[in-house]
Order: sequence, then C-alpha cells, then structure tokens
Amino acid sequence: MELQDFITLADLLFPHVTETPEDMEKRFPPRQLPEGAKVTRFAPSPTGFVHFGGMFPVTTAERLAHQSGGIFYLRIEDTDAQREIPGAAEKLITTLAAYGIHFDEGAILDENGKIADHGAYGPYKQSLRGPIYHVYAKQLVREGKAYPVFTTREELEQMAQVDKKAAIKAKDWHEAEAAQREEQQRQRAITLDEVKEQLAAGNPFYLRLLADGNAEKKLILTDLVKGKLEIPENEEDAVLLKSDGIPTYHFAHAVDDHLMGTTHVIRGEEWLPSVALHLMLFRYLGFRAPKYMHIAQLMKLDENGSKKKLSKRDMGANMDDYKQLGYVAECVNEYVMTLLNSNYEEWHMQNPDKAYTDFPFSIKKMSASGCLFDLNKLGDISKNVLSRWTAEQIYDGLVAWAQEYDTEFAALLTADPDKAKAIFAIGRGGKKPRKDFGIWSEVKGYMGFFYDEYYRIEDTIPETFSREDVKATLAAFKASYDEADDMNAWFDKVKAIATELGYAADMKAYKADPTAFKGNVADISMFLRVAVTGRFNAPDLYTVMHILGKDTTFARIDALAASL
RNA sequence: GGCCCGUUGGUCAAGCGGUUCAAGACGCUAGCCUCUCACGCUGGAAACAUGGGUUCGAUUCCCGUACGGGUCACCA
Repeated sequence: MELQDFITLADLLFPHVTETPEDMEKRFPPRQLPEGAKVTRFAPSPTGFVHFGGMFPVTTAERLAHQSGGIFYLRIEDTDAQREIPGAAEKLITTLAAYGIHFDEGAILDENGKIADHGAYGPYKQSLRGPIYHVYAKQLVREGKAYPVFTTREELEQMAQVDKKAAIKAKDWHEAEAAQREEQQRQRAITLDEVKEQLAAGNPFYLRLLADGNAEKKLILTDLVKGKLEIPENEEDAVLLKSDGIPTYHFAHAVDDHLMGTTHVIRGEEWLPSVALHLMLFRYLGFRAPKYMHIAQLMKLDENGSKKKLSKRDMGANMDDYKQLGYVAECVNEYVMTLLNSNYEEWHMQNPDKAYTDFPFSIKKMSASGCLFDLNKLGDISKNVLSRWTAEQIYDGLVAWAQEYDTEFAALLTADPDKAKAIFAIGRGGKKPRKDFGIWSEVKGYMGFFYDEYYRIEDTIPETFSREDVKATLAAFKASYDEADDMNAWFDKVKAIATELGYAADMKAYKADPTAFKGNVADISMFLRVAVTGRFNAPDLYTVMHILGKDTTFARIDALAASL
C-alpha cells in the first residue's frame, strides 16, 4: 500500500476516532514529581484471588514508589471478559489493604466499597479506556505499522470453542511455525479493496502490529533485576486489538503505562519473552520505554521433589488462606521482605523495633532466581514477631481473629479478658520472651487447658511410676499448698514432697546417682502438671496454678486422684 | 522443539579473581541451662551442578553440557 492508502485505511477502520495522540498527551500531561520519584503500579486482571507470588511484585512496586516519594497506583486489566470473575477486583483491593498495601491512585474503593477512579490519569479500568486505545490504533494504521485481519462471525465463534492450550501442546513446532509465518505473510498482503469489501459485508476485524524486527538480530536491554539481557528482535505481528475492539495486554500496557507515567514496570518473569514486543510498541508509538523489573517466580516442591511454580491450588497460594490460618499480616510482610531483599533479615535483626517500611529497599539486593516457599521460615518469623508483642496486643489480635474463625474460643476469651491477658503475660516482655505460637490457630492448643471447656487429660503418667506415689504426691501437694507462697516457697514444698517419697529433690544429686532414688523432682512436678494441665508440657506450673486459682487447681487434682 | 532466564548446604542466601575452599538465618542435630515446655547459650552434620577455557590464581569472567523454570493465544 501507498502512504496515502494507510490514511484511507485508518479512516475506514476507525471512522469514529477523531482525537489524535497529541490530544491524549494534552489530556494526560507528564507528572510533576521530584527528581528520582518512581511511579509504579499493580495491574492485575480480576480473575481470582491475590496469589502469594503476586505479593513479590506488589510489595516491590509499593516500596519503590513510596520510598522514593513517587506514586503507586492500581490499574485493573479487565480486557478479557471471558475470564473475569465478578467482585474479584474489589476482593483484590481489600486483601492487599489487609497487608498494608495502599494505592495513591487508581481504581480503588470508595466509601461504599465500590470501585471508583481516584486520580487524574483515569479511567483506571482498561475496559473503560477503549477510545484511548483506538486513537493510537488509528495512528499506527495511518503510519503503516498495523493492519487489520478480517474474520467472519462464524469463524470467531468456532475459535472460542477450541482449547488453545491443548492445541499448542499437541502441535508440531516446526510445522506450526512455518504455517504461522505463511499465514502472517498472507494476512499482511491485504489490499484496500479487500478491506472495503469485508467492511461492507459487516465482518469484524482484529488489528495486528506490523513487526519490523528480525529474530536473527539481538536486542540488548537491561532489566533492573535480571541484568543485561539479549533477546531476539520481535518479528511476530502481535494482535493489538481483538475483534471486539478491546486491546490485548501488550497494546494496553504500552499505551497505559506511557499515559499514566509509569517509570518502572514491575512484573513476574513470565513476561520476559514479550519484552521485545513491548519495546517495539513503545518505539512505534513514539513513547519512551519504562524501566523493567522482572521478578522471579515463587516456587514449591512437588511430589517428585522438583521445583514447580506455586500454583493456585497449592496451600498457601491464596493470600486469604493466611488470615484464616491466623497468620498476622505483618509476619507475612516480613517473610516477603526476607525473600525480596537478601539483606532485610540482617537489617531487621539490627532494628528489631522498626517496621519493614523503614527498611531501605534496594533493587540491587533482589534475587534473579526463583525461590522456594518455606512455611518453616514463615513460622519462625511469625513466632519472633508475636514474641515482641505485649499481652494486650496478643489478646486484641487473637480475639479479632477468633471472632471470625472460632467464635466459641472468642467468647471464652472475652468473658474474662484479665485471665486471658494473664496467660499471655507468661514469659513475655523480657529479653528472651517465650515463643510458643506464631499463628492464632495455634494458640488454643497452647493455652486451651486454662479453660475447663478445653481441658482434658492428653498425656498420662507412665506406668513406670507407682500409682501410690502419684496419689501421695497429689495429696501432699494439696495439704501444703498455700496460694500466698512465692515461687520459691512453692517449689520448696514440691521438693519436700519429692524427698518425702524417695525422689531426688536436687537434680544434680539425682544425675550423680540415679539408682539412689525412685525418681526426681521433675517427675513429681510432672504428676502435678498432668493433673493440672492434662499434659507433660506447659508453661511454669506455679504461674499456671495462680491463673487457674486454687479451686480449679484442686478440683483437677482431685479428679486425677479419683481416676487412679 | 525454538527462544529466554536461572543453578553456593534440605530451604533463603553472603560472596562480587586471591587472609571466605565459603558468613548468617530457617530446618535438622548433640550438649548445657532447667520442675516439663518455650526461650537462651555452646557445638555439629550439610553447598559453590558439570566439562573446557581465560588467568600466576576462579565459587567469582567466557563457552559448551546437564538440570530446573518461563514462553511460543484475538489470556493476562
């Protein structure tokens, strides 16, 4: 086609488009931001929940923007109506908010929980930006950089039926490639007359980019995470607009990120293969390309022991799972930070009281390779975080969680807040706080025995100990117990019982000659512990008894004694 | 299959040509502390995928191989 023909073609294809790229530039002027301020975004398609892997780019983007005094915005990429799940976008926003991720602008929630535009660069939902894309589409056609491909409605419907993924998997790659190249040549050769004919017949068209690349040649670019990259030039005529006039991701990415002033595009590394195409689009459109950061995928170990992408169905993939299990958002954030920035842990150890948002996030410290999801590590971080909380904070956090996921437990806790807080105060506050639980769902197992509703005998005193000794211990303890005793006096009495029954009161003496005793004071304590807590393991018995009170303590001792 | 990315102990990782032939954290483990547990403390096992270059010298640079991952849609 001739130059003039392209202009005719553009008018034929987009008769309704009257605005020009210049108009767009006026409507969306460059942002006025201080030097070095980064503009980043999160651009999800509303097709499901927030994935743990998604937290990596999101957190990175949020940190980079806010740390630099820039803008972090939300753009909803709802260009595929087929896959869209109603309400997913709203859910995405509330989930992220729960993890402290807030947007400065974009399609965010208003007071009524509805998505509404917030900011001067909207609309922020791509489905609402049709006219904007069409301005640039028309421009590309005018310049001979894009061309239409026509199909009939029947063909379109047929296409919707086939399982494309399965088709790709099954095909012979060489054959498919050759066919594709041939098809591309054929489609490129469309004439103005054919276009008029098709248009007259009312057939829909989709728009393809006319790629000028040569895959034999390499394109050199720098990814801020991956470093220097050498990729073949793009020679595929990617689809820009679909038959319904809605842009594909690629086209929308170039137009939106330019117009919205994105400085850093942060996304998963699955986008790496299309960077050549994206750079071509920016060049065609006359836009300056943003800086790219492709973040490695989060992996998991499959049954065969090989690394696999953490998929939707995996435990821990859905960010909402963590809330249900009782993970505190702050802990998850910290875990994400340790994976994202290799020196975060070190920094945090030196600044245990600072929030992760105070950490100087560095792109240089990001790993280029994918990491394995490690629940152990998350658990450890969680325990450490919670161990620094006050009893009051633990109480509030636990109650809030229990009220949603374990109302029975919540009722018990709130019925006697002082008791609950006294339990949480055990071993808390010092230099070396206890670390008994990292998630709320573990707490009941740790402290349930304090409540008659959950108290039960889980461990039994081994048969190796004479029942008579156990009975004697329980009876003697009751006889000598005085709630007013301090811890030392209390333990002295336990020791006295041990001595009385022929058990060693002094552990060193016992270890020196175990055969001289029937057992030791640890055994005597164990009898009491099983009686009072129902188990072998519990926090300091003296404190436990005081929280329970004399009546409950004695009642439990009596119950065990009676069962012997 | 083509293309791209990656590869230090089980995991996350420091290292960025030579006092590190390898730090730290999680996990595992021995012991100490100790009335049990939870802490804490002191130890331990455990790694530079592989071959070939470059170099006086490579975990660190280059190439090949293997392995892992990603991608090749009118999905994002």
